[in-house]
Amino acid sequence: MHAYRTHTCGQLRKTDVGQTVRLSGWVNRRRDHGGLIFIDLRDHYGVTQCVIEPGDAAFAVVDTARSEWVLTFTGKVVDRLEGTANADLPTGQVELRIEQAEVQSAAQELPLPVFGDMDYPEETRLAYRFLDLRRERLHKNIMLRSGIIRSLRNRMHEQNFTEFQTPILTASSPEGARDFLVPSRRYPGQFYALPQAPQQFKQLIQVAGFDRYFQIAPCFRDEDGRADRSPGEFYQLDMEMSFVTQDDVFAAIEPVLSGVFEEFAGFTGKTRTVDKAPFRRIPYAQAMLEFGSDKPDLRNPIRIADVSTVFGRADVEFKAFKGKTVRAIPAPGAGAQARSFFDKLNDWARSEGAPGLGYVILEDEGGVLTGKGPIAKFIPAAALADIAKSVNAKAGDAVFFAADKEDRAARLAGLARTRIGHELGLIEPDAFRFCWVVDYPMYEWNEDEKRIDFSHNPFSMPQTDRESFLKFSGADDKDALLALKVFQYDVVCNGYEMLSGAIRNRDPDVMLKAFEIAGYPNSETEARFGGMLNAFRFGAPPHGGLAVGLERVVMLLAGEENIREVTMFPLTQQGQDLLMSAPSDASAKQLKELHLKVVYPDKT
RNA sequence: GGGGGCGUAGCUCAGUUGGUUAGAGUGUCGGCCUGUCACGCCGAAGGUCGCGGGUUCGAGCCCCGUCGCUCCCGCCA
Repeated sequence: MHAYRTHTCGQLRKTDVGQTVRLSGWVNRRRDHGGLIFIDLRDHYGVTQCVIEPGDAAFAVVDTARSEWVLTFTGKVVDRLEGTANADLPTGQVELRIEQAEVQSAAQELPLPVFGDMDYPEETRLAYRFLDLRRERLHKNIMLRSGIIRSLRNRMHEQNFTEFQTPILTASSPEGARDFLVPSRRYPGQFYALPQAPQQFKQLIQVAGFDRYFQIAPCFRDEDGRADRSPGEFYQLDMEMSFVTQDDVFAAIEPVLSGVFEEFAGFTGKTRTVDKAPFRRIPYAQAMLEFGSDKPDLRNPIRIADVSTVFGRADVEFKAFKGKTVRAIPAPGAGAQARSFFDKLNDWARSEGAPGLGYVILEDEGGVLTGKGPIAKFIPAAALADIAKSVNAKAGDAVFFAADKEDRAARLAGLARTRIGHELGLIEPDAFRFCWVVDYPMYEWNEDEKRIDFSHNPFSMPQTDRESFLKFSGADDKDALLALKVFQYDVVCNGYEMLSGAIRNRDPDVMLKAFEIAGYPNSETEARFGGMLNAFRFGAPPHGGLAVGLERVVMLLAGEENIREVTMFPLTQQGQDLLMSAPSDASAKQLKELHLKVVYPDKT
């Protein structure tokens, strides 16, 4: 007989009755009846009830066992007594009569109970992550993550993509985040950078003629965390392909994404619907107008409309909105809400730094639409009708207003849309709604520094021909440049950015020009991205690709709202590993080898 | 870097207007219990109220500072 087990703890069934078997696992739960003891033994595969009576040889050993001890039991599989079967347990028809028991490892009193599904403080969970990972929910999430990765790989292979590894020790890459640096021992004062993404490498792979590349790629960015964004490191499904248009890239990834979502949609036990390919496409400008965000949550039925012209009219005398961009957010059925509903939203808007959130409640008075609320008296009937029409509102609804400079009004309207949608219970449940956001602007105006900046990835292809692009002059063509769009695209699911990509700019002259417009002299562009620029001078195929945020996919499918719940060993929000104690001091010897001296910040 | 929330027994939490000896559940330890599956019953031990300072006759509670975790803003195309 095997030293530790003949079966797993999730395996035994009625057909095994009569066999002598051996199981190993952790004590999930111990129930001591004095006369007999039940031990629920748990391993990766499941739980099996084991039982022993005082006269039995191994009783003394089993009697000492406590939660989370690791034990090996040998004994006979028996049918459960009439009426004592457990229908909730796959192994619940049988139990193990313990004949021999061996303690493999005892456990101290637990800082974090494994049994049960209570919430525990993040600090405890991370410091004892090995215990937290034993718990059912996290254990399942991590297995889901592995299954998703396997599925993504298979689906990419099915479409003739090939997986390649790219370097971890490399040079600073073109993404805009802060780099993690690794000091060089052999080159004093010089540093490697960990890749923010394999961006340049995957483009070089295309130039090298490998065509359809993908990788489950680790990425490193020294930026602060959020609930949906781990600090420091994360994984992407990174892909790139040659001789493709934007439509080709879309067609390649849509079945992968919808396929993997469909495959795992049942994970939470609920039936969740998944949008089929092709996904809806929304131009960036439309997204900012109707959703107030470039991450539209399509489960929310509310659509924002611009009503600036209505408030600009002479017959509308509400001075606070004059000369501003005014966005209207309909709140279907909100007329029935108590005053506190409106006050709470107004307080919330103030906490977001807005002066407030104006609103009117629409009512029907003898077939005529009238407005109620603090600012209703400033809006004559004709204007009210126009506003109601623009957001498809009717009597019984309310309409909120966000008024500010255009970008701020759009943002506030977007946040209000999300909040109102949730408060009114309008969010479609149990659905994954996908869309492409396309036609991003190439540049944006940096008001602080009074100059033109790249708005997203500087390596995307502008949506104009080479000749007209090369003719642009930064200062004189400001308006034209800010209106210029690029072949850059995101997929958004339920308000989360799932992936981001672009058709790449592979023309060295256009690239130098693009950087020049953003204020980088050619010498600097050559110095920073010379490797890739140079490659483009030796026969570069048209190419494009994208990268899917792996943790976001797992998070959505797991039904979790925090990325730590789908990460095996996450850092705290402050970027520390409480289990391994990272970061930590380097020894004097290490620093000397690396030619480094630490200068601590002044304490004031 | 900034703003909000939290920090009380091993763990999860309660703790009134600032007032006597800081409580409960769970776990641990001891006793009882032969059919439980969150087993049950009885008892015991277990506290730097995150840390430091202050106000007060008196602070878990109020004030100041600080540390940790977290959510958000900045940042992350």
